[in-house]
Amino acid sequence: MITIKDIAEAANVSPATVSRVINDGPKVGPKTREHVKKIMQQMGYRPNINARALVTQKSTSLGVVLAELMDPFFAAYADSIEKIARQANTQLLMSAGSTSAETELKAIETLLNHRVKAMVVHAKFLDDDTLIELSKQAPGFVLINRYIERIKHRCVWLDNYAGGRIMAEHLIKQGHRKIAVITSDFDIEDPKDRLNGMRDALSEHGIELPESLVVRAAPYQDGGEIAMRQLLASGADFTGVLAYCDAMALGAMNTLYDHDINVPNDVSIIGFDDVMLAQFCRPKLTTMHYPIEIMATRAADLALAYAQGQQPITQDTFKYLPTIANRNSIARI
Amino acid sequence: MITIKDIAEAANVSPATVSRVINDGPKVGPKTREHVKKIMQQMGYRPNINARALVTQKSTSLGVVLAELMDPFFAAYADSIEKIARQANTQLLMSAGSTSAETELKAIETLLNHRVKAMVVHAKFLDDDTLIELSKQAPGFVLINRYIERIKHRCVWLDNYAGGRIMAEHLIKQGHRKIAVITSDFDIEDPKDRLNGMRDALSEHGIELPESLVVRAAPYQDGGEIAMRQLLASGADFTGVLAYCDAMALGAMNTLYDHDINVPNDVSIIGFDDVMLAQFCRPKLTTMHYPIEIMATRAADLALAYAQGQQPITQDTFKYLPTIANRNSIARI
DNA sequence: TTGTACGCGTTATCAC
DNA sequence: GTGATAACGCGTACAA
Repeated sequence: MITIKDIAEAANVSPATVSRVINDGPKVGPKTREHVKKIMQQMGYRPNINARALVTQKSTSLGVVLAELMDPFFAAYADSIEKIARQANTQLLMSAGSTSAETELKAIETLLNHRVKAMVVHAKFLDDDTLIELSKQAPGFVLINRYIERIKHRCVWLDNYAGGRIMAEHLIKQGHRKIAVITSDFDIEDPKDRLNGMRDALSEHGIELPESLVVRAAPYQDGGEIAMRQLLASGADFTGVLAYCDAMALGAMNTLYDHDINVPNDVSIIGFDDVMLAQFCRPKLTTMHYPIEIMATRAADLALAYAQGQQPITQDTFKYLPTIANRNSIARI
Repeated sequence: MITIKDIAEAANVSPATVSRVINDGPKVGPKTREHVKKIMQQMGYRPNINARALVTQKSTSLGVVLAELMDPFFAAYADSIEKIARQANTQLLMSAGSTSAETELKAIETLLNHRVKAMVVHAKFLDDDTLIELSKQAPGFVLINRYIERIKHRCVWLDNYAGGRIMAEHLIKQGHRKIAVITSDFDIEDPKDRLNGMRDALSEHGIELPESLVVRAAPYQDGGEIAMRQLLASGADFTGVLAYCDAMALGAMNTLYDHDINVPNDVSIIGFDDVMLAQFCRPKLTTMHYPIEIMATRAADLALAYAQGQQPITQDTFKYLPTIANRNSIARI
């Protein structure tokens, strides 16, 4: 690989001058500038970003931590961040596969070792204290989909409790009173918060939610299938289903279809996330729209701003609310 | 940020010794080793990967170039590469947004500037010569979904011509003889190759494909909708449709649905790619399964191997064939 | 306007 | 076993 020194020799100038040319430095004669540029062109010079990062103590990469690139939710998340990164002329350094506290930690640490100043982190398993500690090590450390009071200026999050309330109220408003819940069995806060929101909304309308009507499974399509099978097998009586996420809702719909139970006429169902599939399945899935693109964009902007020395924004809280995407999986009764 | 020097001072040893400890170097006393380790722990030392890369002339990142993270096809591609990267303990350095020769070039150059030794590149707009030139600058440069004879040991690709043949033959075998084609209007090779394959298969069965039955549009869902609308408006007579990709097929199906034309009873349609949606739309889409996961995995493995000095593999060609995913969008007539 | 010299954090080659 | 010390490629004060 050809370096600044090689250029300097070939151009009969000092490395310093070459460096100035590269960085459009202030004081360098027009003809030397042209000359050096030509030589760089000829020799195919490429700046070494690592060396540059080392001396400038800056990074041109934006770190991203996420669980699974295939998941359409994370795809939307990553895509939004990438768009911001591109605008800011920074590269994406991705650490995927954060599916446990251990792997999450490793993902973040790798990014830190790369000395990225800005990073957007999706971490669900690490505890608050660890994350707070980690957040101190990069000025532009921003958490997405998580709220920690002590570093709230670094948290872009969705109000899951409110989301749970909203979806439950929506179903109730359509006349449903026999309502089952299909939720995630992951030991993280999101399902708990949403479930609490659902519970509160139901109870405010005088509707009970016995444990027999709450089924837990993995938050994927097959989990939804299993959960619905379990629900049907239990002989439970319900006309509406609140699903933890679209994937589970879709799985549940499959099972219902297999049992010749019509959606929405026999059973109504509402999902959460609003992934692309929700618009393509039949019937189209009514679901909670998760504004992940907006949130991810905000998070990336924030990370970049903080990395550049922007003061912590505390007056404002980066809380978002899901909204109802009204489609065809709920019937009025 | 705390450095190897700080540790050395605090531990009363030389930086060299600390370095040995970090890298599990050979000659260092057991108690010094423990001592240094403890201090590193205490002070929260983090190796600076940039500095390390600079001196070792190695990179711990795997470069990835792709067009669009949201696209489920690329999501599958990126996901597969990420899995390999994780196994190999390397980070993903992503350059998305390659939608023109210019942006493709920029994406690759950025990766090169980062001195990544291994990279998997999806580039459709850059010309052969440029890519060949670029490929020389990274030992582990691998192209995916593209075949260039002169660097075929770096090409993991799909035989689009054969794919076009196979899908056309499949439709013919189901009794169709009035066949329309909805293809992409992008000026890249894939649509041309597939169309050639279709044409040849059709002509071998004595079926003509007049230009009036070939409609071009953007290879997305709305492009498919537009194309089908155009086809219907033209009054063309056809019972089967060969679509360039699933997205277009889905769009076409939407238009057909709007016109009360039943799929597959009135019109049969076959897609290409086998994205996740193909299994969820109604009717489920019969399509060409693109083994992108396998191919991406192969490409990433190859990139890593070449980067580590593996000799070019030339006896073998990394050509893959799509297979038919038989579902419900084709009727026998 | 240009050149010299140092330092960024690390590894590696020598000596000791 | 351990410690100086020279790179790696680059930016930048400071001199000239």
